[in-house]
Amino acid sequence: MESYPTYFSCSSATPAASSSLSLNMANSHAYNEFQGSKSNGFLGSLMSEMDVPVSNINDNNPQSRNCVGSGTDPHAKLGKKKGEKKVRKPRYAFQTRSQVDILDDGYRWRKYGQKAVKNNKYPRSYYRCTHQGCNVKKQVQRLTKDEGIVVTTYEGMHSHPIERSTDNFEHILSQMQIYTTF
DNA sequence: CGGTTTTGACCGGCGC
DNA sequence: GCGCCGGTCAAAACCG
Repeated sequence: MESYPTYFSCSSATPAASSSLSLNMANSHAYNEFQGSKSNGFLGSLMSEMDVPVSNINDNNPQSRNCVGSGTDPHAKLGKKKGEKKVRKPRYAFQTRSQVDILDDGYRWRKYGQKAVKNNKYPRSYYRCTHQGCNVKKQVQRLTKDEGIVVTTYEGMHSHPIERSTDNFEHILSQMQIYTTF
């Protein structure tokens, strides 16, 4: 019962999934594969690496989109907790070209914090899903190098239908570049 | 009035 | 052991 099996389709704005389009790209098994990867501050490395491809994004490669789910936890296998299974939380970074930091994906978010990043001039905003039982978190950050680029990092999966029409989101998807470290 | 945003402080983990 | 960094919480302010 891992909520909707609807994964993020990186096709061309899947019009058929508009009704059940969810940002649930969390792959429990995928996490295992990424565990052996470098884990030294996912966000930190992510931003750094992202900075490079950004230049490429400048160009228009609508078919160059890559939807990959990554689950890198710098300290997920501490083995200190007894039966805790909430330690694993894959994250997905989205690089979008938008003037606004707030990308309405159809869900309701409540900002719960804001922190400035060292490598970036703009602060990072932390959002949380207002749905009860839905612990989905979202981070939004604007690149200091390209103010037109907004990086949205989703964490967790929604267990709720979208209350807003995804049509808007699809539109954004058309011009959005999805990036992931893996 | 309720919900949400905002800002500062606090905490845990990691590195040195 | 201390310092740094990222992330989260909390109280107050603000908006509809």
